[in-house]
Amino acid sequence: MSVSLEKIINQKLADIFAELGFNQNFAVIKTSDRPDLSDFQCNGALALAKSEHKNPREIAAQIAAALQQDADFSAVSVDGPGFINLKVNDTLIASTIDNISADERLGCDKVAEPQKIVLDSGGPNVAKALHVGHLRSAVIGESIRRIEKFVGNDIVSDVHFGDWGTPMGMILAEIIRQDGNLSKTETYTIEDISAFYKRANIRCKEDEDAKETARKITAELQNGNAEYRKAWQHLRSVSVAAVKKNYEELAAHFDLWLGESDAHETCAEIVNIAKDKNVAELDDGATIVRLEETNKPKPPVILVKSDGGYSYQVTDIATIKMRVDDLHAQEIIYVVDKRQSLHFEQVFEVAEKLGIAPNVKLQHIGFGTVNGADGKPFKTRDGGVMNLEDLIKLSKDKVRESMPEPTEEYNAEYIEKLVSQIAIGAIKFQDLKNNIASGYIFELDDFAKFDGKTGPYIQYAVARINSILRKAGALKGGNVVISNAEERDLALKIMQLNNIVMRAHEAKEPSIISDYAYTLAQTFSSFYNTSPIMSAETPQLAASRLRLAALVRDILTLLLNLLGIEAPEIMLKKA
RNA sequence: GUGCCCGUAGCUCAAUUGGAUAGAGUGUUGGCCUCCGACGCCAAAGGUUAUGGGUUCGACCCCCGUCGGGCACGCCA
Repeated sequence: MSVSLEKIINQKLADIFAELGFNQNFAVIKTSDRPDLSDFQCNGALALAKSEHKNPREIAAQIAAALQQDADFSAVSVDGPGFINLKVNDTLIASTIDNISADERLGCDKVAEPQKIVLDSGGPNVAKALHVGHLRSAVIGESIRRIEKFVGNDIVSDVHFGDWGTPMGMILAEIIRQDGNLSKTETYTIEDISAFYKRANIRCKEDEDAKETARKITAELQNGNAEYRKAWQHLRSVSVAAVKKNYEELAAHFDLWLGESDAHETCAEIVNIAKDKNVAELDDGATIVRLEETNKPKPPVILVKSDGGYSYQVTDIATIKMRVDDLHAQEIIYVVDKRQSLHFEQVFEVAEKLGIAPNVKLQHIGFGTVNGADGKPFKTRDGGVMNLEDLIKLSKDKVRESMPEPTEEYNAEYIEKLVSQIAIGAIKFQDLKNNIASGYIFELDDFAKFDGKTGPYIQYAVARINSILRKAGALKGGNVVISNAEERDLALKIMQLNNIVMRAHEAKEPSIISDYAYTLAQTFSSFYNTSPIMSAETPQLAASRLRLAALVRDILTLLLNLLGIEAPEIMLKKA
């Protein structure tokens, strides 16, 4: 038997609908929009009105009449145009909570048919420090990875390193310009390489010849020039090491550290397939694929540039083929800036034309940009982009200010660990509380406060429950009883967990999780404020409330984990 | 020029995909620490959902127009 009350009620409804001859697709409840009237509502009668050619209230009344026979409901009513409102018996609520509490997955389902998913997030580049733009991709990607894993899918994340484009030639050209050759390359650090790249970037913007040289070197590198390859190998490994450090701090995990360069061989295959299938043509010296322009103009996809180098489009197409052939992907998810949406439309369409990913679900989860106060992509005061590392440091500094002096019990190391957990939690929650698709205004000041709808608020709720549980000592949680409105509200809120996780999974939308985590913590705080736990009227009530508190703690910890945020055991604050 | 996205409380964002009285945070005002952690709780004020029409039992959501904003449009990735 399922631990989900929602499913139990849906089954009851389905039986009634079947008996009355109604379409069972509409036999579903949802959390009530009117908590003053009901716990759950069913809108099925309204949806049925059209096909049944009947007054929705009449249909609702028939269904309600059957529901009223069921002792599990304390109240059934038809309101408004035909809403069926249900109130559930307190004893049923209490036993449901006991079941959830006893379940190791806290009542959460797994998907019926697990899929092999490849997740493409990250997207860092050689020689470029991670900046705020990389934050969203890493943070959202990590959360989606954890959610999919939790619901039972087999998900593999790939950082998809940008290591094969013209910037490679630009850096090599710049090194040659300074040193005369590439002999010193292997002594260069990540800082040196970034500096070379910055100079090269400026030069290539101003000087068409420099750009041409860079393109030539890139093409030769791609075609196997041994000297270039050797130097490039160093640039890549140094960059990977630097970026790994950043991602580790954010707790963003990647199973694979492949890059564009790994798709090089397959690019040639793609070009051949395109030629075989007669979808490629030569245009201005470039090999391109034209796309159907049904309702909107679509630029062609360039496979091979006129200089002989592969475009990033063919690289992405080849990468799809590899992920399907080698990793057996059934689904590929790209967590990439939404400004790339046309690119992915094109790439997916070519993949379809070439038949390299049959029955594979390809989807681009495009996220909005992190913006400054002016609504444009976030820049530092001097006009540059803000480094991720600097951002993390700023947040940590703010948190550290609020910490007490180290003591014997909590030494400096302990406090620093806490600072990191809270600062990273604040940054990540700030990002994940917004819908993926919408950008958000980034306020540095938001890191000065940890009140309201923030990561630390939820961390605090967890720490406070931990504190209660420590004080409870030998006292153990016991069967849940509902004795007041706050307990009832909390119990109903807890029962939404499974639904929330499944919705977040289906929509690939972590903000559904973050929003719920916040309201659950909030509901708990109200409960906490009105319902004493240790000094409850009876031992039974104390045991019940202790179980509720422990369950909320476990759920919040799970939710934070799905968001990629740590839940510290305790929180400290300056006296 | 063409296409895509957006416009909701002073500010930053929601609204379970067409359902009831559009909700949170922040800011403002006022209450609550002798009591399990006040990074907390309770309350008040704040809205013609840019605008004009349409579709239907019912629209922030779907369709058309207008105004305003963002983004993308072949050899950067």
